[in-house]
Amino acid sequence: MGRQPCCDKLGVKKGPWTAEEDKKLINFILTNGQCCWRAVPKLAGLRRCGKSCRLRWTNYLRPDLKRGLLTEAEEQLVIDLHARLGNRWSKIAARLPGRTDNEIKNHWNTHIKKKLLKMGIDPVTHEPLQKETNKETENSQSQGSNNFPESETNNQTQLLEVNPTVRSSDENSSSPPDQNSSSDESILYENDPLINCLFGDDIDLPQMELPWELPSTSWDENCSWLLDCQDFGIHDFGLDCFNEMEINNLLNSLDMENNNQS
DNA sequence: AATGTCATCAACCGCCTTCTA
DNA sequence: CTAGAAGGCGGTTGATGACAT
Repeated sequence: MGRQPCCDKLGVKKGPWTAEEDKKLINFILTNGQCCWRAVPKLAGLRRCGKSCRLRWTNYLRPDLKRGLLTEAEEQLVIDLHARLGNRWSKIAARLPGRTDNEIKNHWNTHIKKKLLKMGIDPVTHEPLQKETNKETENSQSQGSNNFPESETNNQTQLLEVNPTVRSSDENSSSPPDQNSSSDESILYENDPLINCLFGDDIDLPQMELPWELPSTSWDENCSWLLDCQDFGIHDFGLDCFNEMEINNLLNSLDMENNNQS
């Protein structure tokens, strides 16, 4: 019954990835594309579980990832999206090309949360803290050394001005949205073509540039042949969007990193 | 210089949904 | 139809570095 287990837990390495492991994974993915994570560690010669490989690739090794802190615009977009979607980081990340859910989640917890609190905005409800119980407000005020700006509603207004798609609590009676309800989401967006376009799951989103993504061919349909043939080059998988010089640079930098470590 | 505290972020854990034999 | 594995996701942890005392 069912499928085979993803990996036998015995002999599976944990903890930080080494440059050598990174290199193996990159080489494998660039040669074979993303598919069948269960098979990746074995085929790539890694003593990791497939889950760990997937995470390492999506969160760190993907060539299209942006590095560094989120820009002001990205941050604002995250706030906006969080107000609508709640802690659905993967959905939020999907709207920010080059950013991962993990990265956004971390950034939210370390930077944006504090920023919003300083502004007197509840990072969970996205409403002015004054609306919460006085007790909570007092706690927050005593936490931060800063006093809140004179008008809480002004903060919300400022937010709206910066990003007009942020709805006030009046416009959106159910905020934040129920995390478990995608139908709520569609209800929320159904009357708003722009929002539909931006956030709806069932409509054709304007395709963001995801250069590392494979062409229309579905892995689900074509996964099985991978295990049989490994003679394909990068170009066979539509990955030539990042040129070979970039790949070589990436691999070289990993080499150097590795040398420095040893 | 030594020690303690805080901030950051990569990686893991465990749950949930989807898929398949 | 069902059991169970794969994949995806969000929450949490732990290692590390920066800063304060």
